[in-house]
Amino acid sequence: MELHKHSEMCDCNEVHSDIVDKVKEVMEDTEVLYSLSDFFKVISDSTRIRIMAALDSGEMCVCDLSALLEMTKSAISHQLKVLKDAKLVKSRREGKNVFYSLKDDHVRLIFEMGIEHIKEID
Amino acid sequence: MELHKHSEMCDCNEVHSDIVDKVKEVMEDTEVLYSLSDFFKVISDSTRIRIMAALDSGEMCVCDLSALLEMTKSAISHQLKVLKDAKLVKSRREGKNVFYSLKDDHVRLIFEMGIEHIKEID
DNA sequence: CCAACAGTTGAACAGTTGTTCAATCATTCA
DNA sequence: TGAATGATTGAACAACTGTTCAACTGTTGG
Repeated sequence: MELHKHSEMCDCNEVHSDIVDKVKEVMEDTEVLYSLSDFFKVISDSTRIRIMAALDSGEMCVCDLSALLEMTKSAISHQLKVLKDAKLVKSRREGKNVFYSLKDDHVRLIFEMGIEHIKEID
Repeated sequence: MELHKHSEMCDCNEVHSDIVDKVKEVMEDTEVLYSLSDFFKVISDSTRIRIMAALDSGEMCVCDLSALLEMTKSAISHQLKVLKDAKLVKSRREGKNVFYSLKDDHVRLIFEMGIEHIKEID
């Protein structure tokens, strides 16, 4: 996943060091924020988000997703792997087909909140 | 923002066309999903997410954010512009300083859900 | 006015990411 | 067994993205 490196340079004069110190204490831990950005990165790709929206109706095999989203099986499969590594989907083989489905309802809520958000801003 | 293009190729044989057709009807509109992925893309960068986490405590100027996150004012300013374009933060000038603050509480909820999610998965 | 400081901007560069292509694995069935 | 189909994988390429750098604007105070 991402490297999360940045130079430690700062070309400023700390105008309000009292505020900075206070925020430093209260602010969510950096590592948690890195994990959070990694998580959002997974669901911020349009192909992956469309896969998840499709699987919201129920399990589907790679071939079906390929037909539905009009993309190659390879492209779909690559993204399914990303989603699986992030534990957002699970798979089940049935003969030649591999059926994928959403792993938890938690993400459904985040989706709904996201949609609600983009529909509210002007 | 993103281009959201993809070839319309599909190298499969539509194994379950009944399912595909049904999902096609029920599934969230593609344009909405594109907007959603664009929104998640904005909050999926670690710098931007740390800026938002900082502003969660209250308004801060570019210089303070620069000191807090140990990054150049330029880098911070670039990301603040992205956040402002996405209507996630607003700004207010006071003398030489420009103070930024979160624009709505909606995003706070999405954050909390995200954190809850990453803390739940194994 | 001009020096100093806060912030912004655009170009350039490096790092990352998604799709394609070709090769491969897995399973079924004739 | 071997042909056919579903799915996966790795390398390569193009597109995108974040930081840096340098130049710039805006504001204050001497």
